[in-house]
Amino acid sequence: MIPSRIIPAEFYARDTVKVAPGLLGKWLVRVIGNKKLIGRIVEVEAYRGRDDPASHAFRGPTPRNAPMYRERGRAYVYFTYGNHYCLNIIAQKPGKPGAVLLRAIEPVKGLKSMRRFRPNVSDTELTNGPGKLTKALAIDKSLNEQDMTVEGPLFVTEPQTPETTCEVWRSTRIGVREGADKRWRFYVKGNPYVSKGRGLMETKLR
DNA sequence: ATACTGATGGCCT
DNA sequence: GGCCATCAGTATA
Repeated sequence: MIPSRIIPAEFYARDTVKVAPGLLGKWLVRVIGNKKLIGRIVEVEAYRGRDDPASHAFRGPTPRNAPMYRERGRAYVYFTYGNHYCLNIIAQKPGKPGAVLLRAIEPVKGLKSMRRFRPNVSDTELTNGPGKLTKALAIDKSLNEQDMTVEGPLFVTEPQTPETTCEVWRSTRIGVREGADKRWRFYVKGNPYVSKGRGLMETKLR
């Protein structure tokens, strides 16, 4: 077995806005029984704290956002719009709340399982949105606060196949009212699995 | 292509 | 009671 190179907690212990684009291209790994579902992260958004009116942590700690104040590299899974779960990874300098929302992944492994969890949609619709990818990977509140820096049901690794060169672009975040000026959405330009919503002020980052 | 709408329920003021 | 870090469907062009 190839040794898995899991992204360590130190990676996440930096400014959320710096960590977010760094997660693009990494592999999100979901282990269910003896099955491994893997997706390449292609779209993310950064959410910070007191300085970010779009963040759940904007008004300070509450029962729901408690994970945002916990150890870097843990999962923050919340339920929204009465239907969907969203997956975040806690990321910020020590002592401050912050998280990176995973908005889209490109399926790498475990396609059959993903199709089963999300029936009646085409493959490109499988994981191209925050609520879609959690459903395709069977991620719900039971994984809230899961440590994603160790081997377990949910973690992030370096890709084990060579990275095809890609452009990273940035824009405003999707679906937020407040904080609409901040360009804290990052995505792999042209990747077919990026969500359909369009942010404003799209420019090339690298 | 864009625009809107209903579903659905927990969280916060 | 209002508000969502959404999605799938429908309508209109």
